[in-house]
Amino acid sequence: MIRRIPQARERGIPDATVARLPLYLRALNGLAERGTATVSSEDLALAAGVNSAKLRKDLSHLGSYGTRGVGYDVQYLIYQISRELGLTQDWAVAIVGVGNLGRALANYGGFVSRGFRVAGLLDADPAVVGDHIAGLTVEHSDGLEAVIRKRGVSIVVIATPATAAQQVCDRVIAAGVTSILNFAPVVLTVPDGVDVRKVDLSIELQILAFHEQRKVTGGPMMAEDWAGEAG
Amino acid sequence: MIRRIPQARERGIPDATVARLPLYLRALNGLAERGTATVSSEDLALAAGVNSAKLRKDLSHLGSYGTRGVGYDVQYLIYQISRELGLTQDWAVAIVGVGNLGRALANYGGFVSRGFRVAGLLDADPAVVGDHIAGLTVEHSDGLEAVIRKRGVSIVVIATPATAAQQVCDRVIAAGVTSILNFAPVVLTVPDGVDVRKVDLSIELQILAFHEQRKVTGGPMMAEDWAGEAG
DNA sequence: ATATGTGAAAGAGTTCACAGCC
DNA sequence: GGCTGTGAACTCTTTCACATAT
Repeated sequence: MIRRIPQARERGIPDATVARLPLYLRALNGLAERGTATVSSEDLALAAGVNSAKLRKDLSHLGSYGTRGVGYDVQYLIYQISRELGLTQDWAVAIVGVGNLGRALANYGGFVSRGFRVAGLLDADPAVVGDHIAGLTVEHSDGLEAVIRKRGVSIVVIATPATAAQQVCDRVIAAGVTSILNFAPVVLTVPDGVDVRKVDLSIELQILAFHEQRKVTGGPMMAEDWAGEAG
Repeated sequence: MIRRIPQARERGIPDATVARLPLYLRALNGLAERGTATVSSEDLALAAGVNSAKLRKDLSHLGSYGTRGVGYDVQYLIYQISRELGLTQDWAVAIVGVGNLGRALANYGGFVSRGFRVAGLLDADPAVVGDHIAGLTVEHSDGLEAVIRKRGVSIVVIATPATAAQQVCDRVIAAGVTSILNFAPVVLTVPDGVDVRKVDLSIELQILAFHEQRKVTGGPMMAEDWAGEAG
């Protein structure tokens, strides 16, 4: 029988840790702006909204960047996390779909700063093409592949209607893109090796509604209890 | 001594399952629109982008709603999941901060449909107050508490600049709101019993950058690590 | 004295594989 | 035969608690 060896991923940083590194980075930048030179895991954890044991474990995956009895050097840790996340280089991002959401994204400060550069805004609607947004001119999505190749776009943000998302996805993958941030409420089908992250506004609301309901009623009936207990 | 209770797991639907229920609901609605009456866990899982074992385990937490040898009745399962998520009632949502993002959210179809109703748009900027967006008039955020009380708002979406977010948060909590969806890039401090979910656009990009960097510079050993969808 | 880094334990979440029912 | 529902195994994540370093 073929057994899959757990295979310690050589420089493998756990996904859960990677997802929190941007949080730490933001907290550290806040501290740096206020002139803080050194921070303890306790204080940094507080600023990032996690507990200190988790923070220390997370950072330990990057290396031993702290000093026992002292804490972490803020600037040094900012550099190390930035490097690990790949933010010391500039990533060209294209936003496809310039509706309300696409405009919001193009103007979103967090996109422009910190290693990301909006290198293209594309839309299929001729009424939108030519608009000037965040210092860029909206181009027709016919030129999607050309924009990706010429401007070295490596991350594409899909902010189109759901119906167009898969088609856009297929095209950008064919053009060589392997990292996609999808805002369209649809499950994208992609080949192995392509990374898709999804942001789904309505899903977040629905999760909140679930918890809100529990608070109000103490749970959606006990109707399910007899249904489930029979087995 | 303080005992840490692992979150209101009361009738025991795991968080990970709750987070996927909206996904299943969307897939089921798609099937229903195409007139499908019955679906197997295999097919539904495919449509939702998960594997079938996970889907069955998730659904088993709600009850025994399938039929062995047959599958799940689409309409019945839609109803059960909707009920579990609390979408059979109408939730009044207020959006605070009507910049680019707030406008996008107000116009976002997924917000208006499926049990959610935008009951108020508020902003502190007099230049924005009075604007008509998605059938609503933007009101001054001075009236935040009044809007929440009079219109029965139970979920607040914060789409303000980072600097205003905590203040808005404090005010809505004081007004009785216990469910908050935060788009501002800041960690909100809230008392126990208040539920905050965060959507952070730049964090998603940074996670993508991490994986993109690994593809470019990393060795061949990680090929399997990227496969599939994250989140 | 103080705070990191980390094995070990505990807890969540996922996948397997098959019993049970249609 | 076909498909669900689920205990068991496995993997991933979090937390604990303390040895270790300054």
